[in-house]
Amino acid sequence: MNGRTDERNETAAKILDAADELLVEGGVNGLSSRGVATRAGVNNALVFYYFGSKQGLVERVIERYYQRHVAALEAATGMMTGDLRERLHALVDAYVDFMEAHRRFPRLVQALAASGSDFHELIGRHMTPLFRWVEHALDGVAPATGPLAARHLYLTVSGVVTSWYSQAPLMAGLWDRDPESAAAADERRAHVHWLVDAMYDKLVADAM
Amino acid sequence: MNGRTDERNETAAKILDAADELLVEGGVNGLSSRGVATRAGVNNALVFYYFGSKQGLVERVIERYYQRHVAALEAATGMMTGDLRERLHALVDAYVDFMEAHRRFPRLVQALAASGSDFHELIGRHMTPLFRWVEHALDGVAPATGPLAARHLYLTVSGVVTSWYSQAPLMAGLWDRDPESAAAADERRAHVHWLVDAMYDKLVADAM
DNA sequence: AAGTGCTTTTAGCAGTCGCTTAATTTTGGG
DNA sequence: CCCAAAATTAAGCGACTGCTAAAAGCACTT
Repeated sequence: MNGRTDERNETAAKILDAADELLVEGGVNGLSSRGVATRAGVNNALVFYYFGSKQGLVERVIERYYQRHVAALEAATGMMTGDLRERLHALVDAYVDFMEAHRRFPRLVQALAASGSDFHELIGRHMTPLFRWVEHALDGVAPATGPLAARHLYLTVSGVVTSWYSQAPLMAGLWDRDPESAAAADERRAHVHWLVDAMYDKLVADAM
Repeated sequence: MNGRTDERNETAAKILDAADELLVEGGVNGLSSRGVATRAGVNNALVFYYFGSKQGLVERVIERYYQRHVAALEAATGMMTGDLRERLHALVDAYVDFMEAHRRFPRLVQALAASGSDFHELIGRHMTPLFRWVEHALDGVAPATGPLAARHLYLTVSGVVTSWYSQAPLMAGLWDRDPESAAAADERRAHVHWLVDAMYDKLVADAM
């Protein structure tokens, strides 16, 4: 764990990339240090030299994704104009854009969340600021508690977006087009926008 | 693989139960035949005697869940009355009831869907009839294609329900109550009903 | 030329993995 | 009681696991 662990070190970056690719194929328990080293074209011991343990390696993969995630959302929210509805749609677009650009990320988070609790606290810690941002944006529209609270709306929209990347491939047989195609992704994006409108409309209607 | 593999055999059932419990803790690759045998209080070799391989064991766990799932939904849909909106809410209740009674099931499916493709075809095969049922129920309300098609509505609602069981525990820190409590589950159920109303209202409004 | 601090490699320990084989025990019908 | 079938057991094979210690390779300064 002496080397520079970030992406500026070429070897560490190659290991991180390899682990990232392999994680989605077998989860944490399916990931082996030798498998990572082989795919990275690097000696097995270097995995532990740079990341200390398998656990540490996986944590760095997760943290790297969340760093990019937060940076992408901050860049997008800085340019948002219009009323709340328009800003929510812009936020959804930024969110979907990131997932489209990092398709393994939602699958990784879901796999880690759905089993094994070793990384729950880490993921929860990184999700918190994103959730707080949405909670603040919905202040005044969504009630503070109950089934319409921001936490439910947040979980619903993020769940709808992220579950697409794991569930859609299952439907390959009964979908008329490839669910992994760009056209299918665009259609799904339109669905999410439609869903946000439906929720927003009902939120406003309920408040009256 | 000579013994009677179904639940009528006490030993096989004990093995299935143990595998079911352990699967959610470490996914398929975290599951070991010895771990299963130990938890079931049974000899390691019996796992292979009854299920042939680890893969076969996991498949039986999945199939057992889907058998119960289909049976529960069929029992519920047989008693559904009222207009479409009421029947959809009854379907959601039956769906949530099943997940509440089998909290490991949605997490297992999500973990399997999010990584490793060894079980994608099996899960997809079992999801198909459930999807077809919803598609048929929404015939005339949802268009056949595009972002409002039944397949999107189905994925959205099922994704919202199932993702709760994996994502909610992550929010334990910033939730004011235990997300695994019955009260939190009730609140989430109310949210899903509200969401279905929002979608239904907008579907009808868009059609006019 | 010797020394320094990082990076990489080699080799291996001790444990677990899926799975099999063969022997043993248990079971139930004739 | 006997015997065949079914169920269970102990033992182990070969491969793989996370991880480590020690040595070697390397660019660099003195």
